[in-house]
Amino acid sequence: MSAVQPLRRQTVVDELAGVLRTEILNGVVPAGTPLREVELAGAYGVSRHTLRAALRLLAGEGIVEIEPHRGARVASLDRAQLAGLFEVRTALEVEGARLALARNGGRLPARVHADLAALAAATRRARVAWSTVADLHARLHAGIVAAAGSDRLDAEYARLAAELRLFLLQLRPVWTLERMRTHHEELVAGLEGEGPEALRRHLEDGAAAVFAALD
Amino acid sequence: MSAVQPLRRQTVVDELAGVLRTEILNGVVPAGTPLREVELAGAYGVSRHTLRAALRLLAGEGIVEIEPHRGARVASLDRAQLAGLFEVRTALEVEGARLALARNGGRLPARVHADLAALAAATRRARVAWSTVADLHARLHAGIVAAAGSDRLDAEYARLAAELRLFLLQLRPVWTLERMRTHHEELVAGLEGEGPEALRRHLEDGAAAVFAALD
DNA sequence: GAATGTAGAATTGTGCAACAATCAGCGGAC
DNA sequence: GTCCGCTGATTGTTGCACAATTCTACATTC
Repeated sequence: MSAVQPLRRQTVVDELAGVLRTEILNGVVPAGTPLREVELAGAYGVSRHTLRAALRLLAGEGIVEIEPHRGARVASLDRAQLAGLFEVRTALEVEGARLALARNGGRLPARVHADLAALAAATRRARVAWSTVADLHARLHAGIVAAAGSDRLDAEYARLAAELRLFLLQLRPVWTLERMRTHHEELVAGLEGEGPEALRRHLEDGAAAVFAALD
Repeated sequence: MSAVQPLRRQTVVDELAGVLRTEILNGVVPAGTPLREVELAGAYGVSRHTLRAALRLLAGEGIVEIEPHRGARVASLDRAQLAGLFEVRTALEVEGARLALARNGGRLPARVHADLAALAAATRRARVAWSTVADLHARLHAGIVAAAGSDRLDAEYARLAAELRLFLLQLRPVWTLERMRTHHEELVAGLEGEGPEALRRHLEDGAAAVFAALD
């Protein structure tokens, strides 16, 4: 028998958490929105206990905040928290890139180049939804980390990326399409040319742009 | 008024999770032990829901594993998972050290030196419990990360450190006291002399020693 | 009028009991 | 020996109840 699927059953709590996560990460429920238990439990037709379990799950992922007796709300980050998030992201992504390059003889796998091409192509289209570009962008970065071949690193990075996405939802795009394209073409070239430090520079640029947009 | 305490109330779930966490991380409940709901709920005098919430919390921290309809058990890592854990740890800790050095003019703060001195002193004592050395060791590494001054980085690192500790509980010490001392004296000197790459080497040595002990 | 205090509503935290869904072990049929 | 179904144990989910806490609006005091 060939490699079977992980085959993990979906419990109601997981399913519910999945739906809520999707809504939150797509901006349907804006950051800071209070999540009332009876209201949501009724809306989704589940018991309050089940809903609470789902909220706790999402709180563990960082996209929901729970305060005792004050309820849950969609997480929102202040500037300092965002800075911390960027620091951890940099740590994971730079190390991921380092491992990826070390394990592939200084090159990045085909998937990363394909992702870059897809992103570049999108930025050249006359009319393209920003969300499409954002998704391709996120995919490129995740692909670089994935190239390290570490499931655990992937999982941690995905968690952070979700949190980051939640925050960036509130923000207007900070880069033009052209700048998005050139920056990432330089990134991939820089990674294969000079190594993982190119990624650090890239991320620092991005962070600076985001913080500048906050003022 | 000066900076007030965070003042966070303890809910029963948090309290319970704290007790369970302590027991697990101290090896009172060995890795792999099944955690039955009715049994534990009865033992701690809480409702099954409360216990389940606590278990979910610990599952989010990675020290408990939950499989649908099969229950919770104290987490246990196989070799591959341990390798992944080390990769993420290296990512966070090296980046933490990098930030710490960059933000302190290439030096490490007094606390780190004090932690090193405490660890060195312990390793010179005639009779010392290994757990004492292990705690001082963990404190030194956490202190290096903390020197970066990033709460978020600290939190993520603490989470990983707990998981790692859970695993290492099953292992006999891989280093002699003397090697523990010299390795960490070299580490601190190396960090201030050549920079964060010294930490990467240090961690790679440690990982190699752990994996060697597994065979 | 602003600060303070207070009653009631709204919301969350926890418990109890029940039942459905699933799993684990065991003995019988072939 | 392997497969099958049975049965008890365990988890998943629900509903209701009530305590604890927070929130809101209003009244009181200075």
